[in-house]
Amino acid sequence: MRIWNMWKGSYKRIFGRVVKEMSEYTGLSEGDFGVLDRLVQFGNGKLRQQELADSMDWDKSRLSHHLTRMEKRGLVLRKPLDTDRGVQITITASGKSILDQALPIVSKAIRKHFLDLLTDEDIESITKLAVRSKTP
Amino acid sequence: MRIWNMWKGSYKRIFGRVVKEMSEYTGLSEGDFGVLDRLVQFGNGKLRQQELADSMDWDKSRLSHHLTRMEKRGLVLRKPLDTDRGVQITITASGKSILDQALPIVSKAIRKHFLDLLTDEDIESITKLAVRSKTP
DNA sequence: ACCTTGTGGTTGATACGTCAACCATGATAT
DNA sequence: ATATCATGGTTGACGTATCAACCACAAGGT
Repeated sequence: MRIWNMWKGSYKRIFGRVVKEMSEYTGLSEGDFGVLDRLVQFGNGKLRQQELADSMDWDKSRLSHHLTRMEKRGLVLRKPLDTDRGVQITITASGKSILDQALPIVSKAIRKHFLDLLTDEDIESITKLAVRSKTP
Repeated sequence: MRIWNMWKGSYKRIFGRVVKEMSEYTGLSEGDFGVLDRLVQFGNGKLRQQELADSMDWDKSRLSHHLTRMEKRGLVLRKPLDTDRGVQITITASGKSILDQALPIVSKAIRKHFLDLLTDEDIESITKLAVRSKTP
């Protein structure tokens, strides 16, 4: 239980610092960043909603709500496909420019608040736990 | 960045499993459990709101909102102190009984989904990271 | 033709988190 | 005495997360 609380505490502190740094400088939430980043990484700017949901490991409802807010802020566009009933999500120019701004900030923040605290053994430990935790 | 994502992923999976197991069986959220547990651990059933907030590392607003919901469900009671403008939070009988139900479930879930995945070196790593992450 | 099932998505309700504004009161400074 | 500040808390607004219900359409089985 002590281990559990330490683990939770570390995560919340570190994660909070990284997210806060990003959102202060760019106005993006973690979810916003995840969506935009995947759009360009995996789809060169556009993805169908289902693919996006899968890659984020979000359910369709969560993504739908989130996209509604992002669309309202002009970060993405929704447009129905005519081939089937899917929807294509496209990053807007403004979304792309904010993402480009965010990328270096995020990677610096991760380095500063996380990677710099880790020894090689810590990284080893994290890697292995990630594998073990994948199948319950 | 890969390390970061692995770390985030492990946390979310494991944490989600533990919380889900608790909430399915007891109807308590993580916040509910934290409040009730601290009330009995640190205050023998009652704490002033400020102490509770400090021990949870929550701001007063968050706690106030949460207590409103918990009070509505009959888990805690609020009563103003006459010595100063503080408020005393007391666990109710029903809150106590739900907590007693939850405790073994939580500790079993933590063991099953978390501790059992860890080697001694992992624990060492977690412990040290917790210390290093305390002061940014 | 009709019923079920699956896919892809939206919507509403409710819980949770965060921020800023507010309020009451006591302590301190001028 | 009056202004200022600190303490302890509440409130409202808004973003985020989850759940269940819904809708439209296509494909298969009867």
